[in-house]
Amino acid sequence: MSLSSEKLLEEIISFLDTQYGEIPWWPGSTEEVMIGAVLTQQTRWTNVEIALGRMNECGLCSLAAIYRSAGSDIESAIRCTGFYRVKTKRLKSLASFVIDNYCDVDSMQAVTTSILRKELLCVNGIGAETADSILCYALNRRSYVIDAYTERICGCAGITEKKGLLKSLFESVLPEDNQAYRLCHAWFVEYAKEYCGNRRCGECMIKNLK
DNA sequence: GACCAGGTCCTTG
DNA sequence: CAAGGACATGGT
Repeated sequence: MSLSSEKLLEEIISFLDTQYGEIPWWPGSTEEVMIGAVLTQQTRWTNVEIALGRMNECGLCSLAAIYRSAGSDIESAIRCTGFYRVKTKRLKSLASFVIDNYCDVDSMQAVTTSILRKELLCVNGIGAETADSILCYALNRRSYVIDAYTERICGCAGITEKKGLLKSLFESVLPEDNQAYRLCHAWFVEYAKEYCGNRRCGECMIKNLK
């Protein structure tokens, strides 16, 4: 990671801060956020909210319930998020991981972020982004979430690091504060929704920095 | 009808 | 290791 990438990223973050400031992002209980992290894979958040609502109605919105439930019940509750069969398997893998290894989510707080991250990455269906979302938004850890938007916006703006290095770059530039991590990721997604539809995100961002 | 969405896994070259 | 396909529904 080059020095100029750090400077550029600092400028982008500062711009987004004044542009958006405090915005609400990913509310919900620890377990709801974990479930939502799987459901939102390649899926709009509005559809995830509907699915979470259905799971709540069916008493399925907890890891313990997912653990013991028949897969078919979960499938019908989350159908509107797409990929509902694989996502059901992934939710069950996640629930098994937590319950078999930790009994409950609170017990996970005894383990360091880097160990938890390695463990989560071994769970079927949990890749880097889902693991970091769970760490950052469900477990309040400092593990920055890099998604496709972030990579695209940074790339357009001249920060060409790939995902793994981008994560390190953000973590070296941001203050050591979980809230800052949460907000910053929220800004990037917000910005992407506003400008990336027409693939002009980089142009706009460069202009914004002048 | 085409294209994409807050990814991940598996298979190929 | 990069690239491409599968997974699937819903919105524009």
